[in-house]
Amino acid sequence: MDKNIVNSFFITTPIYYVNARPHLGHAYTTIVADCMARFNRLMGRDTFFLTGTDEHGEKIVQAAEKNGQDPQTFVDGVSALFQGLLPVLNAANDAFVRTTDSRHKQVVQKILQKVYDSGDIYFGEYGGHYCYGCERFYTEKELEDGLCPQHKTKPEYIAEKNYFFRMSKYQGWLKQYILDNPDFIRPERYKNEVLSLLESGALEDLCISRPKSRLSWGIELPFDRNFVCYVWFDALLNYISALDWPDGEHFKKYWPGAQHLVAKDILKPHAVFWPTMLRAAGLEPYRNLNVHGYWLVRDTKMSKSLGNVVDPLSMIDRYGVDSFRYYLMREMHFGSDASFTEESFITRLNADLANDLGNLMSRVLSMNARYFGSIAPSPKLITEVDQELVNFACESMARFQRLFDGVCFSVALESLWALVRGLNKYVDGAAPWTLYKNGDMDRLSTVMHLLLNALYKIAVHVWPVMPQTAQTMLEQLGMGHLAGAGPKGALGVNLAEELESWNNVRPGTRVAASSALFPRVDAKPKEETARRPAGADKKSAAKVATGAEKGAEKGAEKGAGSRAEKDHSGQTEKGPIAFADFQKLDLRVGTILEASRHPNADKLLCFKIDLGEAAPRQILSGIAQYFAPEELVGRQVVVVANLPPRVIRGLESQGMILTADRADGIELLSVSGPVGAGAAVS
RNA sequence: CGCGGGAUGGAGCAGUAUGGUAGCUCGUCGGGCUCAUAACCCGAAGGCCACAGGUUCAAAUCCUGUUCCCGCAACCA
Repeated sequence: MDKNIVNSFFITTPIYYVNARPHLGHAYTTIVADCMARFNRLMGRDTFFLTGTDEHGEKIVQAAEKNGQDPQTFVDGVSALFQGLLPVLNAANDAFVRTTDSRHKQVVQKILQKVYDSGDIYFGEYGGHYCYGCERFYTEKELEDGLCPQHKTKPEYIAEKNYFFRMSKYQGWLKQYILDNPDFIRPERYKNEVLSLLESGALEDLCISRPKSRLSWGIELPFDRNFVCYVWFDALLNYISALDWPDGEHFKKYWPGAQHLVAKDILKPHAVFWPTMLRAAGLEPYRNLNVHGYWLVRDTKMSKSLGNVVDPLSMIDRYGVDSFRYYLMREMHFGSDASFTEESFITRLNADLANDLGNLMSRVLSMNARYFGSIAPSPKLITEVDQELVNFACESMARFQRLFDGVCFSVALESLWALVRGLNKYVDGAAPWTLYKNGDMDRLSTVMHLLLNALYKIAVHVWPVMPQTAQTMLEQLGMGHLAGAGPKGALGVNLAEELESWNNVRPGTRVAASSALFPRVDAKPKEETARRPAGADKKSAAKVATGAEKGAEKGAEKGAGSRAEKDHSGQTEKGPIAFADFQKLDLRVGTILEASRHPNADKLLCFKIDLGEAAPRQILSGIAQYFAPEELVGRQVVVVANLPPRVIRGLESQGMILTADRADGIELLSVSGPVGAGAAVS
């Protein structure tokens, strides 16, 4: 199959795991996918845009229980939230797949059976040597003299039989395939990461089942009713089940042009598991895996403490969905991380959208109204300056198209905006107001004709990112008939052909007399300025910034929640408890006698604390990044004294030091005056 | 020596697969214009492209080493 003749385009988002509500990360992935889908439609490619929800697994069962619902009801509810986000983002998907769809289940079972029949799924033992201290399994190799390398204790052998996919078998093939297809995984840094992953460690086989006794909310294995499918063989297959594999028309038409879009946290499943699964099932690999980074959002705690919660998604209500889409596409260099701030959002909105584009549209339409009664004039003599403008426009558009195709959205938009600025410059150079004053109507016609047509070019190119704006522009340019005239609601335009013609807004066309696409936003977000201490010197200001970023890491929003990943939203809701429960806590004040770094862990400090007992207690605490051990000696802290001892990284901890969170760090809980060691807290 | 990413004018980022005058936006300063959303246009200041070696006629770009940041993984009782 010659890839160059493929003229279909199939773009997917990951299916979002329904244990969390939609956030910025989901929104970004969805918007990028939508922009790509729209762009490809305009390029004349037969396009299919798929998104959906991932609905099986243990966490779902738990979450449903907590809500007092059965899993299916729970899942229906959250999935609806994700579906509801699509119109808000103005995402025009062609299908929405759910892993609880019966069609999906059938496909999963069919593929499982197929791979099983071909011998690439086998029944084996899962886990093995389980160390309770580490809460993990060890392989024979990792054990030292049969003991846990951390705790030097004998781990318990836990046998759980499970089914495995013979993934290791395809390691060599995959590596070669990636080398032979340099843009298979892009941007390049992620390709390198996958390659090094394949080179460094031997690829292990993939456990693909869970016994029903432990997990019932999943798809049954067709060859063993006692097991359900675990995570990836279920989730990844949505990409083909939604296309009606194996015989569906959609599958035949779109699979050859398949492109996946994911956040970097699920690189491995998509770059390694998925291609090998496809290979094992006898299917062609997808065409490209496009990997993006995270949006770093300032810690929400920080905003809350200022009484001003800033939810990125609320920007849509505040500033409009098109600005939001533009900001995300323009601000993040695809593949890298970027930070989301209202401040930079407003800067972009004002500079690029209001000042450059909106104002350009406004001044051109307004002049044309004044000079030609809002009728598009006809071109007369094309001068050298005019020709230069046209050439520049064509270069910019061609560059935009090439870059957008290559997933470099921000640079692509930058290129288009070079044209926008070029047009503003052209206006100044041509000075239509002077021409008008001098009665040079021929020249004036030519200039205005070029401007109107250039605006048309901008409008159609901007459509993938800002559909509403593009439509408004086209309507104002008298070209409203193009909106929705293309396949599946796209513009009736072929972008590739736009590079050749230059007479779309025909002389005689009635255009609008004025335009206000993007009103300027003057208000600076208050909390941005309030946050910086006024008299802070450089050093401490830098620290504040670092602290803010630290917090931001926690708030980093991934595009693609996956079941395999840990649930970081550990905020359990705390209902009322009985007073008796509170009384069970043995809280005491202790004096820190010694403090040192844990020899074998980055985040842990090791303390000797006097609780008024015969011997001081050894207590570990994960606060090494906030405090130097020396500065803590002698301090009095509040300790939970009746927790069971626990070994962490090889050292036993006999209690817990209490701390309070702050935006840029933490503080130790202490007492307002000295008390005796071991004083009870009540 | 766990894996990986990064260091480019005040801020945020391109540029690094194919070495050849250091580019963009914001910000600052000066000027211009008046059609426009106090917008637009022009000009200026501001960079030994983290550091040190090496290859080369030529290095932000290639090679080696170093420092500092940041993710992920392991621990946060």
